[in-house]
Amino acid sequence: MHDRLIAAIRQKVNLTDEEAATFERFFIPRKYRKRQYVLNAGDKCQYLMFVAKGLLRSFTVDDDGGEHVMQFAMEGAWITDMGSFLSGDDAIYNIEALEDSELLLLTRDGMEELIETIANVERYFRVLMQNSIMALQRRIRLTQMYSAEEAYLQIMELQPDIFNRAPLQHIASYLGITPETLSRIRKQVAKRE
Amino acid sequence: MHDRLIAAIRQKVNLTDEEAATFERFFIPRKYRKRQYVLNAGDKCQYLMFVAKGLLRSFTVDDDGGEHVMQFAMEGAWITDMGSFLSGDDAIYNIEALEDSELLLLTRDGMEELIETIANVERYFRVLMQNSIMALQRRIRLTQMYSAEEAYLQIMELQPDIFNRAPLQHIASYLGITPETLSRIRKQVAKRE
DNA sequence: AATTGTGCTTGATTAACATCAACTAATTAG
DNA sequence: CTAATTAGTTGATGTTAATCAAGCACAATT
Repeated sequence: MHDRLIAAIRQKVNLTDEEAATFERFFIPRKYRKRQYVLNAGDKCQYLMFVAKGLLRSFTVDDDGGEHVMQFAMEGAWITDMGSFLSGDDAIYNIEALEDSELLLLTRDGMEELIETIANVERYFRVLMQNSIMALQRRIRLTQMYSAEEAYLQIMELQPDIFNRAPLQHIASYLGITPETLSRIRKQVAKRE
Repeated sequence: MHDRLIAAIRQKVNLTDEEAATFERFFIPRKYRKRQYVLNAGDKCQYLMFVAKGLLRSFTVDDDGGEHVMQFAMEGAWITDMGSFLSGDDAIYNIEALEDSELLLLTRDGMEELIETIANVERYFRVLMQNSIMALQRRIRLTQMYSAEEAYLQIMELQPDIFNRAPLQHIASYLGITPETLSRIRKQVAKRE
């Protein structure tokens, strides 16, 4: 279960076998069933989480009960409520397993200690953050520049691995449109083969 | 001109006076006139830039010539095309001075060397990236959850310092709406005092 | 001070998307 | 295996924001 984690780290920075072994020890493996909540908004988010297996979503709930998906995370991705994890604020996001999932949890203290202990870890996390920024900017441009249909076609082309697994209602929420609109878009697209 | 930079760093991590002096030396001061382009899309973005004075915007231009603002950066903020700066890709963003501005430029090599030289610098940049991620997520929620009018009211309330200085056309672009729509929204809001 | 442009506004019309309601298909629980 | 939920679709209608076109106001340029 930790193999995927070590592989992901080594894609970005070097780790000796000894360091890799140390690294692993900081992570708590945990399994979640489909539909199980990993984090409830209002709680403190105690972990930075690596997805070893499965698919999750993070989302907010507005005053009218409407859900708004911020992120999908599948194998190899990280997920957390960053504000809560880093600053100890109440979480604003819920995190739910959309499939049976296996996570590796890192606590704040664990992260600090890891950074102190292994030279390349801080670098790894900085690179991770940078990539995350570019992905978020890409997402902003998606809805800022394109119509709902164009945005849908783009995500399906660029990240089919995630969006072919996610339920349509959550994809609609991610795009900021209603399930009805997404359904009509898909019909249009299908009609044009 | 460097004082503001050192103050910004020391808000997040500790620096000895000696380190601060070393730190400063890595930055190239440069002035830009209002309307001057700091970066053209298609070029390589050579610098991570700290705004000592002034106001800038980064934006993309689509196939129809439409502009889409990604970021405003005022005093104390950083701005760059991250993909281009870090990976050496062609820049996708243009960066333009909206006021006469003073910037402090850090090259990629400079950044690497700084990180090697001063212990807390990597940590500073990691924290900076984390805050940037939270800001980008906040922005995604803004347009995902709220109508154009609600989004406008929110940014004016939460970041009046920036949005009272930026031209309305660019605020509209930032929100993903047309200048006409923003004009009508402002009229509505004004009518209700 | 006159001129040219640019930024912002206003009105009329159109297009995109939301909402509400009813229905069908697919999952899940008993 | 069947009933009960939940997810997705479809249609009719309403709302929001985009587009097109014209005008005004302010700034920059001469």
